[in-house]
Amino acid sequence: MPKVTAEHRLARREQIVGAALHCVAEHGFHKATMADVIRESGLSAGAVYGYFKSKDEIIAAIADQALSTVDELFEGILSTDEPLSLAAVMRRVLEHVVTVAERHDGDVTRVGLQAWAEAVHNPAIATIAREKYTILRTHYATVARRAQADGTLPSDVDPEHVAQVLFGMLPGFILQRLLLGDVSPQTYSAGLDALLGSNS
Amino acid sequence: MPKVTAEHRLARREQIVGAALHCVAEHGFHKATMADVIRESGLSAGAVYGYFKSKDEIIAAIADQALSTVDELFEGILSTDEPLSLAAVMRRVLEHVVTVAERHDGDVTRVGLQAWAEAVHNPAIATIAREKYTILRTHYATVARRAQADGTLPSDVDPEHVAQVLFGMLPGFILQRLLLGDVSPQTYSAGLDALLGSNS
Amino acid sequence: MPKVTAEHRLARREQIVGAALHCVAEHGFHKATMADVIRESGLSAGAVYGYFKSKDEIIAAIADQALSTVDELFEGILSTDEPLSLAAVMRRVLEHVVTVAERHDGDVTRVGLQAWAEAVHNPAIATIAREKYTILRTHYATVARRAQADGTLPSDVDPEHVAQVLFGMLPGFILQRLLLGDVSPQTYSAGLDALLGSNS
Amino acid sequence: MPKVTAEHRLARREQIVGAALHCVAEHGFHKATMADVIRESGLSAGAVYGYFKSKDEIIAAIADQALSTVDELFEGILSTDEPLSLAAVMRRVLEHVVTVAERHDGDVTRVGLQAWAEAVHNPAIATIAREKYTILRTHYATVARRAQADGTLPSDVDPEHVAQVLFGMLPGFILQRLLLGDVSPQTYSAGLDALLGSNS
DNA sequence: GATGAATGAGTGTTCATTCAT
DNA sequence: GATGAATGAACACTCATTCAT
Repeated sequence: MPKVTAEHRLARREQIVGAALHCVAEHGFHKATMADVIRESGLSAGAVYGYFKSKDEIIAAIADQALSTVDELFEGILSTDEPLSLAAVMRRVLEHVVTVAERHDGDVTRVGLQAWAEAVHNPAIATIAREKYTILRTHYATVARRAQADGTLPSDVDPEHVAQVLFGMLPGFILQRLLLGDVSPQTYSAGLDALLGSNS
Repeated sequence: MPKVTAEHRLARREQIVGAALHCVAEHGFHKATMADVIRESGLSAGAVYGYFKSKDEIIAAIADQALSTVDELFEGILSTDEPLSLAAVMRRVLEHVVTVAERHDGDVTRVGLQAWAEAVHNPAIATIAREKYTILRTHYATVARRAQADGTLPSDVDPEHVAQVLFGMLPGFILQRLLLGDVSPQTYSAGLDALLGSNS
Repeated sequence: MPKVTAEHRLARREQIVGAALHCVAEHGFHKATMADVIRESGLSAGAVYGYFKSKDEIIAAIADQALSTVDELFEGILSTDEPLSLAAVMRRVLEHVVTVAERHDGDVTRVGLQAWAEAVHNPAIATIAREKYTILRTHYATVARRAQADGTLPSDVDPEHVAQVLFGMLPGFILQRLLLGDVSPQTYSAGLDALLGSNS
Repeated sequence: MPKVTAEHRLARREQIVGAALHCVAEHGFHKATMADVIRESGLSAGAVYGYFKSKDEIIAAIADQALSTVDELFEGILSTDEPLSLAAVMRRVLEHVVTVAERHDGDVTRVGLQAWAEAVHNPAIATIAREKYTILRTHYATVARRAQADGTLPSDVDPEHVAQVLFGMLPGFILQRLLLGDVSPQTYSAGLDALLGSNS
């Protein structure tokens, strides 16, 4: 299996993961059947199983992708030397989440919810979630440290704890967007700005 | 067959929901089988189906219970006339979440995650989630309005938007507690205090 | 699951094993599908799996039964105190084999062949075969020892070695009966008598 | 495309049969997959199917080879004019069986067992088995006839019946060797000698 | 001729639900 | 009412075989 095949394999895997993501976004991990994924992928059962050993392996690939979505954004955000206001970072993240969620090939945030639920009792997914979210939260800690350096955040607080809260606002945004449908980067940012400017 | 039977019915239903909650907390909605629930409940299959029409109905009952957990707390919190600091409310909520999660008959926060995931593609659960979380967020809005009255929160912001953020911190706390295991009411509150006291 | 059920369970298991034996005698272990066995048994898939955990477990039950068939006969043969001629024992065994093979609910000797083949690479069946055939061969050793006591067999030979040969004639009889179809207890006994009476 | 190709074809076929024999000896006819055989043979799927029309055809080739193993020996045995003691013939056969079984490219006796089981419900294999074993048993009949001529075997018995028994001892030896592991040409011959010298 | 990726019918097994006792 | 044995549609997955390159 030489040169051409390596790309081909990857393309096929993406094709399958894409189809699976679409199915899972719509029906969830457990009600999305392999028959669905196979049909959606346009391949045959045998072909799909040639690229993934099991449904669990496909689920892991989807979860990995869904939980990585926000992470990539931070490479752009953190690469500047200018001061980063916490509110600005949060806003960019929220807008990115919405953009990504509205793609036509399946709402990754819906898949993210599936991954959270699955991680609770599926060790393989738990590991992926732990890895991805540890990295993501580290980015928030970096943002917090910069804010402390800029003097916009008290320096007597552990930046990791601030990162917990900043990161912690994300799931709630995603959840409200999917379940209640009445949050947007604008409303959420407005609320956040008020809190950051409060003097409690 | 009046009162006694009605009580009996309710007791049986609670017995079943309790067993199901335990199973679901451990294995998730879909890997928790009816056989598991039946065994755990100590009843027979026929008996269980006498109290619930289907697994979906049991799932709905569990989801209802799991998503109501925090709500009850607010009746106590809001019943005072004294000023309510946002930080204090948040802290009490987080501590309540941890207390409730550590009960011996199954971690309801784990079930909550299941409910989030299920709500995405199960209309019955979506309705329950919408109802419960609308109420819960209303409590946060009340808190925000009080803070505006107290002058600890800018009054030119829509309290609903603040409620979105305050409520929105909860899922992230629960998620980090379950997946990463390194958050606590103390660390989260410390991070939140720093943000509330920031001057971004 | 009280008193009635124990018998019932056993009856059902026999019903399933009977059906499976019939299917396996006709198509072999691997081409006999569970669908075949289920249809033949008159039960549903779920019912069959309530009594046996897997196809392998059913195969083990069949193999056990098929490999035990000759064994039972020896209890009758050995219970007498009269002298047992080797030829007479062999003849009774062969006749028993034929009788058993011609039962209408499936030729157990065909299943026996399946079990031999399976034992080679299936440890569970290997264990069963080892156990059953160790017992069976022990009976032949007993017969040999009696023949030595009677003076019809040289006493300077290890009766276990004689048992190897006596037992060893059985598979060849079964095989020729099934594959070539031209052996019978009469012809085989005639050949054996000649050998026993030879002076090589 | 004359001679060279013909040789080539034969060599390739042997290569495939060798690989298949190895796989089947280890896993049996049905659990040895074509993928196994293809990998083991070092050829491609397409190539293998260029030399054999189907798995069944490969199985037939293996069965043919496995069931022929003992047969070849007799050409040597019968080519002498000297008296042939039955015991001596048997011993040479048993020793040959052991030698052949211990070859490093797969125990043919294990494959023989598979062939027996398969012959029961696979007409193609049944035909092969019938042919091979008819020939083999004929050799035993020849031996029996010679023993009658030598006066070491009663002449009033049908030599075919003696052949049934002599041939019939072989499967039992193979079976005990594979399943119980405690027989050898020595022990088996010792037992046989005792029986031949008995006066039942 | 050779390749090996693709095929898809068929397999063993599970599990929410029912209903005769 | 209560029981739990029975149901059977649905599921994830395999593997002998083909055929475009």
